[in-house]
Amino acid sequence: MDKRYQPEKVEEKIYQFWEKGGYFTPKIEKGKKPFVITLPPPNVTGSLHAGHAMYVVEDIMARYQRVKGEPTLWLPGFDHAAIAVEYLVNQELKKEGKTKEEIGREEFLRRAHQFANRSRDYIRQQLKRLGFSLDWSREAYTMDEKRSLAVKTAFKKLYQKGLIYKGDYLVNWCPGCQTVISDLENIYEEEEGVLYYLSYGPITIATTRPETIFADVAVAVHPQDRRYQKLVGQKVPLPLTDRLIPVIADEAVDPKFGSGALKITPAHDQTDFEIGQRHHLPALKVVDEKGRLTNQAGSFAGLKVDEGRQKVVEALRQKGFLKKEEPLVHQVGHCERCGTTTETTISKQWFLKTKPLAQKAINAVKSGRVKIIPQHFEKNYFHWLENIHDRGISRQLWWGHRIPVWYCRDCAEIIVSRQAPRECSRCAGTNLDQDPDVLDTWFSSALWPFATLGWPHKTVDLAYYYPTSVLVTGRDIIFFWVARMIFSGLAFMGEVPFQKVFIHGLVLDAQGRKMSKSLGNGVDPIEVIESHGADSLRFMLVTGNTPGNDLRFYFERLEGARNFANKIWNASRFVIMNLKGYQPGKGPNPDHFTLADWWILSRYHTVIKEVTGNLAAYELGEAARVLYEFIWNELCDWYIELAKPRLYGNGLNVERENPTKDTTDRQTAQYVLVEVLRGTLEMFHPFMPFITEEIWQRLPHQGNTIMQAKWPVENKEWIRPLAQAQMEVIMNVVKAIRHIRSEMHIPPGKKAEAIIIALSGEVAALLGRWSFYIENLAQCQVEIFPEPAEKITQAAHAVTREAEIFIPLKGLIDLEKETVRLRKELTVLEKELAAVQDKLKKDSFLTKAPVEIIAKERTKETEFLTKLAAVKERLIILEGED
RNA sequence: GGGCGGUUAGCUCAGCGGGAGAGCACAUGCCUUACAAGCAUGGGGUCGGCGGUUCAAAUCCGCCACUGCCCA
Repeated sequence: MDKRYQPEKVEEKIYQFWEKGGYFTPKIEKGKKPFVITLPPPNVTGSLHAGHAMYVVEDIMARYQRVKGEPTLWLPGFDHAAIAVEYLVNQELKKEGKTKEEIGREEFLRRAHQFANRSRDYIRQQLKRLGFSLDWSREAYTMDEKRSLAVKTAFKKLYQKGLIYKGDYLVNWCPGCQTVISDLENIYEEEEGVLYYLSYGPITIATTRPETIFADVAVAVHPQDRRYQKLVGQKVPLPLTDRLIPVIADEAVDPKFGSGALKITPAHDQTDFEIGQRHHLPALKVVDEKGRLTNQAGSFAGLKVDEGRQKVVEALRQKGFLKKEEPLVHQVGHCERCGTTTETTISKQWFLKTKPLAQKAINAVKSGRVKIIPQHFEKNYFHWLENIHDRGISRQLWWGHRIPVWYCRDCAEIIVSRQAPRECSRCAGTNLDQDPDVLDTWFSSALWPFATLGWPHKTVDLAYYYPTSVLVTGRDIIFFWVARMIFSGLAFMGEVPFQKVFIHGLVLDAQGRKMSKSLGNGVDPIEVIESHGADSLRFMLVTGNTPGNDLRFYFERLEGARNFANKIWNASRFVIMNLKGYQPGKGPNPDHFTLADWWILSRYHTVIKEVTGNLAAYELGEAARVLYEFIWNELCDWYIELAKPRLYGNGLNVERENPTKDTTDRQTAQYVLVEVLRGTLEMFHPFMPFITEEIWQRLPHQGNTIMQAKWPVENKEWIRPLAQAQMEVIMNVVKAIRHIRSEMHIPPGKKAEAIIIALSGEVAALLGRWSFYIENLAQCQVEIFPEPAEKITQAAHAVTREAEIFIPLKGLIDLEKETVRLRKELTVLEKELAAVQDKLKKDSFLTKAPVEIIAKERTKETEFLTKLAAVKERLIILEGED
């Protein structure tokens, strides 16, 4: 075996082995409830960044359930990401000096498919490199035939239920992408703008958008605003035009902002739109699809918005309408994709009525049919659904699911159909035009949990695997996914799409910023895998992180994870190198177990209990941490060290009370090592699948793959509190001696002499029985006494809970230094003792606290008293020396 | 403006009612036949502030401060 773990040598080979073995594809077992996760499909926009690697949470859950014996399906897939891909393809075309209109819809779609396929190939590769146990035989794609059918079916059903309609509403328009975008794609950023005060006859209004005055239809003031009350109902002149517009009163106006009078432009502002509806005002459009002023702007028509604003302000200034200008920092919407300043504008679009759907989705969570983890995210969910408004579902794009609606040119009939109709269903005419727009991506994504299983067909998969078990997603995307999937699941399947929603935090860069393409701070997981291995990346992501909290991507932490992988590798290497003579079939004889054996087995079974409990509670990070500590701090630091003499020895069973010369001890140690290591690797496998498989294959094992090994089961009989307590006594003595050695600069190679005064006969017996542990781990010669035999002066001193230790160092002891050290210890002990005694003095504590707590405090008191007495005595002796 | 988090060692974060923890960084000593991607030892914290509940508060409650995110 290599001296270091080299992930690049094993990862690819192992993934292929798993794929070939078909281990990712579950078998349908009637009567067993399957565990199912559908991968929230990544966008086919190029590649995944490290944030997507949080999918590892799903892999851990899937691998865990699989070895627990549940039929487990983790279903992969991809999202076609309409607007994002369209934008990227347009960028490609731009480089070639072409536009999509020039090449036409068909060619454009060909290129988009090509782009999407390239992305899919790369992302699929990334997912595999991460070790994900996805069932590739069921790979889905929102644009494939099956999912397209699902989309058309869903549209038709909703249309027939009257939940889809076409209408004129305000939308966010991106003049760059030339399409409507959703609220979530419209990113508000602070910008420095100017607040212009303009006089509309007797009244002064304040606005940041003077170029839209041509679309003004009123001036609104607050009904309680005394300054303007007498003007309400009158008409005022609109600057630069010959129009008169009314002054109206509406509660929505903030009298404290600007002049307290608001110009009303219903076609270009949400508040204005609502005010306009309340007062039955018309909506005039002054900005067109390309972000230019319309004919409504008279002589300014055709100018871009920014330029138009300059010119209009100039004109207003010259004609004396401009009263005042103030700098103002305000929120301006930008397209998430291309960064263009978005326009709020009125537009004819398809909409989905969401209220009736939303109510059911709220109930599903309230009734507990869907459980959100961590629970506090429920509030977000409810808030969003309770304030939901009808969502636009059409997009002015070419890439995506084309709206399955045809218009008859002859009789104006609207035909909604899953296939292209041959003729009009009313007039039988054949002059049919399909709606040119496509559906927003969320429309297909919302169907994901059942469309991936074959819906609308009644497939075997759908019957067996739906509803799925868990949806795992980042907290930023909760509305995109959770709410829409839940109401779609209820609407089309009559059942919630998943029983649990597990929300994890985001992966941020080292400065705490979200990873994004525009910032260029994204990290490609493949780069990380190539430098540190997939297991390290996985481990880093899952530890140091609690459900729902964000996590910063630190290179140092990645190194720590890699070092840990190397630690596992080397511990295993040690075990494997010492397997000579191992007898697999033969169980151990517990009579031959040493204290260390009982101790590590006890700890091992405790760890099984803890890790299993953590995983059941979705505390993945905690489970990984427990395993980390067990492997490194117990198995490696103590047990392996203690096993060495037994393995290296020449066959002499040094640890028996009556040593004999045979290989029993060697075999017992081998048995325990293999048992504990293999079981620990099996528990660790969901977190670090590659390295655990590689080692497992080299250890004595049964079966083909660790992926199918049985999850270790806790056996209470192996949990031995006494062995653990005894081992602790010994470890404390070892640590105390090491401490002295280090403080006194005793060279590591030099054997020291340790005189140990046990504080009870029991302890004396224990230390005597296992003294070679101490001699071995602390490099010393041990002598044990039940009580001080003589005064030892030229010696360093330490005291543990159960024993006093002297290391004689003739002439090497700096008495003064030693005195100072002891005085310091004395102060600490006095403080601790005082705290405990204060508690024990209080009646309220003694009467109200639970008995175990009181007993614990009493034990502490005894311990501190003993130590204190020892230290004090030691000081007297030392000071008497001078 | 509304909602949700966070504030614990120099840094990144666990812990969330009963003796303040980890990793990294730092200091000292070690190439000890699994591992220098390592081993041993050590220094370092009024657990953001102020009140309250409790026998007991980093942990529960309230207010405040700072900070991040989401929605308007």
